[in-house]
Amino acid sequence: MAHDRVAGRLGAELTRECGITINEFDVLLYLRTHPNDVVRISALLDAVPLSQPALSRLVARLEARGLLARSDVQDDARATALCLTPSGTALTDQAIAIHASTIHDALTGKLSDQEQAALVRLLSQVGQ
Amino acid sequence: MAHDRVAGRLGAELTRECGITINEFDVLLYLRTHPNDVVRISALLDAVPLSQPALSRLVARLEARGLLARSDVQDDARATALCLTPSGTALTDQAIAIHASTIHDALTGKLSDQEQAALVRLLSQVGQ
DNA sequence: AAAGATTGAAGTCTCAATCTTT
DNA sequence: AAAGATTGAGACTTCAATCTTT
Repeated sequence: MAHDRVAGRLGAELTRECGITINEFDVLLYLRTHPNDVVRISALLDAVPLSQPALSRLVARLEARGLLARSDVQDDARATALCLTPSGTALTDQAIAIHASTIHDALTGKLSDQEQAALVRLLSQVGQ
Repeated sequence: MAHDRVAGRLGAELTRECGITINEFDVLLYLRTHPNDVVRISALLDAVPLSQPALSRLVARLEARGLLARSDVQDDARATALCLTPSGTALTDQAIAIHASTIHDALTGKLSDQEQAALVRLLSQVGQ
């Protein structure tokens, strides 16, 4: 396949195993790791590489599938708060496991443990 | 911006400066670096992370913009050969320069020369 | 007027089906 | 039947415009 860019492979694996795209995963992961925050769509803009309209529609799709729920925000009638439903939490945990093992499979056999650590360190430096 | 994943930034820069997407750049780059080959759409499948239908349409768009030309392949009436036009070559060279400087800007100041070399080596190992 | 979010129009992608040539 | 390529239908994205609330 030509889709063997790393990001492409991660996305394909998630779609096949969990029925979600990489962007949907990013949103679910953000909610999973901020369970006690009031999460607005605008907060997701900093965590997911999408435009506001795309995020709005993505959230609507996840809500329609019963993976997340919306509620009103105290003191600001413009905004909406998002949180995972129980089935959304379960699916996210499953996706996290798949994601981790896909990354592991992609690196194991190609890089030693030391090389993997070095790669992670360099990439996180670039990402700052 | 949330679009600061490296790939996203490269694509945004190319679109802004040259009016081409990252996938279009991949196709142009392939043709630029294989000037004497008979390049079919199916050959591009190994170089660009797209499906055959998407490549077919991408090639049609580039042809409509006058950046590449099609011709018949000797001894096989099913296939089409692709090559850059002069203006396609010029645009590609410009895009290559922009692409290189974008990558350079993204890395300079975050990694030393030695670290950059190490990163390239590790990534190319993963990509095999 | 600005912030938060949604809707409309246009573009590109994938999958499945189709067409032509081998 | 397989190889090379295109067409049709549906999905998701972007930009621009819009709506509501502050």
